[in-house]
Amino acid sequence: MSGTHSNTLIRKLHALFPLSAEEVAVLEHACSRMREFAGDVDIVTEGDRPSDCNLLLQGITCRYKLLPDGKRQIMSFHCAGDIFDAQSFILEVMDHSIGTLTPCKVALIPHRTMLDITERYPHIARAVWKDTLIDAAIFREWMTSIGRRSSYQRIAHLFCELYLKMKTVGLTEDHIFPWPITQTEIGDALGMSNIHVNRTLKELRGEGLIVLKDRRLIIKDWEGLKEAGQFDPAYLHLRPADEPARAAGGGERIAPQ
Amino acid sequence: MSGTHSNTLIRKLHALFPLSAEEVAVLEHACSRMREFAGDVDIVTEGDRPSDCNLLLQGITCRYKLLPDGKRQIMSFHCAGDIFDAQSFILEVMDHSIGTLTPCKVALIPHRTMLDITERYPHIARAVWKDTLIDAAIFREWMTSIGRRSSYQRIAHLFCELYLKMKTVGLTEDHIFPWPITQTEIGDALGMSNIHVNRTLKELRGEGLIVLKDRRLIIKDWEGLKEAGQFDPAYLHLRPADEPARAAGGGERIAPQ
DNA sequence: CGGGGCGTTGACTGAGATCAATTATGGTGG
DNA sequence: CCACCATAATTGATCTCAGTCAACGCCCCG
Repeated sequence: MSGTHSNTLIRKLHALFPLSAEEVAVLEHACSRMREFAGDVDIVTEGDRPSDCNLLLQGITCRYKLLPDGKRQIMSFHCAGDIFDAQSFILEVMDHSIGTLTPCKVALIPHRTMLDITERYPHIARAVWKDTLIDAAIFREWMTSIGRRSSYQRIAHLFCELYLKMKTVGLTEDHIFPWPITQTEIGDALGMSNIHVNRTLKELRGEGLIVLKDRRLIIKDWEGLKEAGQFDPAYLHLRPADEPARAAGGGERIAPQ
Repeated sequence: MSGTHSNTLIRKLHALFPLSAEEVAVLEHACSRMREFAGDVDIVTEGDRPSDCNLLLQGITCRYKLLPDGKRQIMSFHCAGDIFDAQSFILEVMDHSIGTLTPCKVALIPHRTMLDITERYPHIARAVWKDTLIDAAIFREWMTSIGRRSSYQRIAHLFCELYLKMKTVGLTEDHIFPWPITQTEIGDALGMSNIHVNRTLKELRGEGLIVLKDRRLIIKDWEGLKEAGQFDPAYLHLRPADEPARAAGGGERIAPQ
């Protein structure tokens, strides 16, 4: 397959770090083949040594770890455009699993291709690197949520984050977006019980901030939700809309003072 | 300054991803100058746009975020050999702060140098990238600890992790290593109150697992501590001692099957 | 000798986990 | 179209871990 399916990725990377036409073309030909998965199955499992990176084209996945006592921690959610295991071509052994929450389509990029591309196109390397660094920034923010925010704040914060993530790749409409994530999964992501998630959602509904219905989340009061979750999008490192894109293919990148 | 002080870094990177003599030489000349800090001050502050990366030569630092309501989340601890803000040359704006816990010495690597090096030496880029990916893996593990492990497990887990981190750069002796971290700081790292940290430490002491005295941690029962913390070092991605180092400077890297 | 930071301990309180049902919801086959 | 089943959501009652408040001891340092 060639690049028709990687547009979401291009769009996202481009938003992070503008690439030249040649660089975009390289990326579009990087995907060797496509795979489909049912909902609720593993794409990659802890301990695996994958030979490809996965680019999510459709559906929602989560990154998680299972503890010896059966508890689960979900560490991130992913949507179209995410290379959710970019790290696998550098770290070799997976220290966690990736599972689907809905039926999913992914494109495969062989590790060998990743190696070639990142050696020959430092800008692409830096764009993908940047993407993994933003993932890390999101991990840190989640850590902060779980460690120091109340349940109410945590859930509000998660809603804000996923709204912006989905908006970036065009999956939102007004303030409405798909929400296939169950309450138990929210709990496993935020370190709380499914029961408590349920009660907290009721509160958020009661405050008129959100409506969660038919697997879709409606944000009724964006400002209110942001405040409820102490949400500051800085950690997502989205390029502010008013910042001019760096000349594509240019050789330098200077932080604006 | 030239490379005499960057040996710890070289040692660490080398352990992650063997480099050629030329590559090592490049790294040794990357540091432009050195700075010293007192204990309990910020090296980098949230919102900054640093122009250099910091390589920690001596002392202990932490990565943290302050919340609007005054709560603090510590997201990592760092010791000699850590480039604790490698991300800053790609992400530009700091989304968190770095503070010293003890007096510290750091070497500065200008972002411009980082850009040059990572463009011209893809192996170095990959080594530093790998380092940032391991940081991310540690974030994920902390998230798991905070979200799903009991206080007792969390503290045991933290002790195990820092022991191995320090051991890698030669800061341990038998099972003893410096512990300048206060109970309040442990609490801010693990999402618990200083009082509860105190009580949990008492428990760990009572079980004969550790002794914390004179700012030094003594692990009395390594196997017991690992078990108490459900500690599995896989997420640190340390190269197993028996795995032969890749030929330095070689052009490929193939995951052993 | 006095004060500030850190550690320790006790008593009280509360957010959120656990246990136990009950009620949607959606997909399946008859 | 409906009975059936599994999954998810909801609600109530109870319990517990850990946070908060308050006090005190220790030690270092000026």
